[in-house]
Amino acid sequence: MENEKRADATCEQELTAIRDSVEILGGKWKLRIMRHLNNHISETNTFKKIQREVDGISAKMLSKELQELETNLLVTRKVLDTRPVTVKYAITEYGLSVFPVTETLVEWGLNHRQKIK
Amino acid sequence: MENEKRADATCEQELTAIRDSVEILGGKWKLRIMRHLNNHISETNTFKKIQREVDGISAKMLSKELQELETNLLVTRKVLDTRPVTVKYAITEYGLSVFPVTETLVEWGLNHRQKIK
DNA sequence: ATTATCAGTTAACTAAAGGTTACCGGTTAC
DNA sequence: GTAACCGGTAACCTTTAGTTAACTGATAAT
Repeated sequence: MENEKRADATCEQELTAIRDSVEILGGKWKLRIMRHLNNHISETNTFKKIQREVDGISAKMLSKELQELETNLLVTRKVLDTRPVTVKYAITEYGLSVFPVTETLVEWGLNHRQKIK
Repeated sequence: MENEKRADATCEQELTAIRDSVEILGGKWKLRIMRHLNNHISETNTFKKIQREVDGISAKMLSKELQELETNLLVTRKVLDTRPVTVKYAITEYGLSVFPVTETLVEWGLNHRQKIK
């Protein structure tokens, strides 16, 4: 009975945590952007460069998604002193913490393809 | 150069895997339902019982989500010989494989709350 | 002057996810 | 026969996510 109460309480917290995670990392573009930044971590990733290389994303979506990633401390935005002005985006140390998460999603997804077909 | 090609290839597969996972487990209700079935795994979880206990879900959504979980082999559906007819839903052995995934989402989400506030 | 580049923004739209209400067929209790 | 319970379904509506296309302001090259 006590166990059940605690289980229900943590269950709620857990559902909230899952909702948070999906809200912050979900959608069509967020993880694509994060993975791209990570794969090109040694380069200077400007807005236009990211837009060219992340397949099919529009300026509007890229702008919006980068802003959200920034407010969640997953990427940094730095205006460079170039002409014309360029802006450099980079994954943060903390941003690297999403990759263990995506790794399990990748593994489950790959395994599920096998299972279903 | 060859490394880069392989990295890009697996990157695509990985993005597909992530898309699959999010498609199958994502949305407002799927993981809530899975966790509920798992938390009440020793009980007979009928449609109405689940609807009463999964907070706020409508018959339409519950029906739709359970169908999708069933086609993905994550839950089973069994019509019981009662009057009126009841239908019992249960998580499958394979369905248990989602919990390592949700676990990382939970942990990341909980940690992120700490980080942000 | 015109054109081009960069980093966006704005507005108008379409598509997808989810919610609401009413209802169906079958069965049983009153 | 009528009301209630179960497991849904159908039609309609709202909200959210994502797309498209045109535009801005600053700078620089032709």
